[in-house]
Amino acid sequence: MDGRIKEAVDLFQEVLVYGTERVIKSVDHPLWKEYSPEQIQMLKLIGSEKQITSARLAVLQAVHKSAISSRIKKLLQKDVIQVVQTTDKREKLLELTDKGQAIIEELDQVLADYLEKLLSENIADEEIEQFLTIFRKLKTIIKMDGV
Amino acid sequence: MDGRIKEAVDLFQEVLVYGTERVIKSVDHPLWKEYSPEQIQMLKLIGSEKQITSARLAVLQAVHKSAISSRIKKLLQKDVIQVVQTTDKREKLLELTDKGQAIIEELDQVLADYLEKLLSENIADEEIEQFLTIFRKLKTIIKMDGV
DNA sequence: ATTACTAGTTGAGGGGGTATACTATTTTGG
DNA sequence: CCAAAATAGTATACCCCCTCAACTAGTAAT
Repeated sequence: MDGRIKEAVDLFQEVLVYGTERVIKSVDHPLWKEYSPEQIQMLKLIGSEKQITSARLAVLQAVHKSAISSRIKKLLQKDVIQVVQTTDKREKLLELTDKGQAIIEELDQVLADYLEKLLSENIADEEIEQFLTIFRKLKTIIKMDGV
Repeated sequence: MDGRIKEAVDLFQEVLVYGTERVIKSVDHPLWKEYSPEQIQMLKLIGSEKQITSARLAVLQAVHKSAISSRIKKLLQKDVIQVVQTTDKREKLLELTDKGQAIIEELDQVLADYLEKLLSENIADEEIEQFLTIFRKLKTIIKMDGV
């Protein structure tokens, strides 16, 4: 544990724990106000799996099933997802509606534009590669691969 | 906007937006359950400024003053901060109690131990320097310097 | 069939946030 | 000098997030 680890710890706290939220806040777009980050993540998960159960969403988002339940209710009211019944009548498969599909595409574009501006204004071309290397590494460390 | 920006955007979302929360969750220590990240940040801010007003905390944490007000109430109940009256009777200066001071020291140690383990197990010595470079950069980009 | 398990919902309680309205105090300025 | 304006912080209503425990309904297993 040298001084560099200490600095890394401090940076981790400042940048990851407290900084991320600010970046999210400063993305100025109506959809970012209408949908919470958790709702957006859920939409993206449903989109990537096409059809998914509540139980699997709880695993993927790493929260209690009741948190998922209320989130689903809100997204159903917004008409961005819909339910498909299976033979097992306990179970409900969720999928995106056309509106939901359109919304995640727009959200992706908005974030991409924002980050592109942020990165291109502040990071030199040579640094982008380093940025990617570190973030790929972080992704594996955080063990988000399965998500 | 080449493919690298696209990858950066995806990584940003996965690692920063959704990944950080998991790391925080996986720090297994009673204090991390007893105090929310926002409460911890507030304690650290009070600690670093010695004495601070509610209004300044609202600026530093970038939230509405009423959010600060309720947070202060909770921290007062936990006896980790105390109020000092100034000549301006509208204003209340906040400072850490001994208990509060002890708690941020313990929290720092806990997070340091956790991250040290995480980083040393997953990042080679040569990569640490890269990690630091990128994170210093991110810190300035996120404009957290004043905090 | 009867019991045991599983999927998902509900409600209480506590964390986060905003905006508005309000109290109390200080400043300002005619 | 005193009334009006500005300021610090609180309270309330309403929203999101979360957990845990109790519950319904449907399926599986003995």
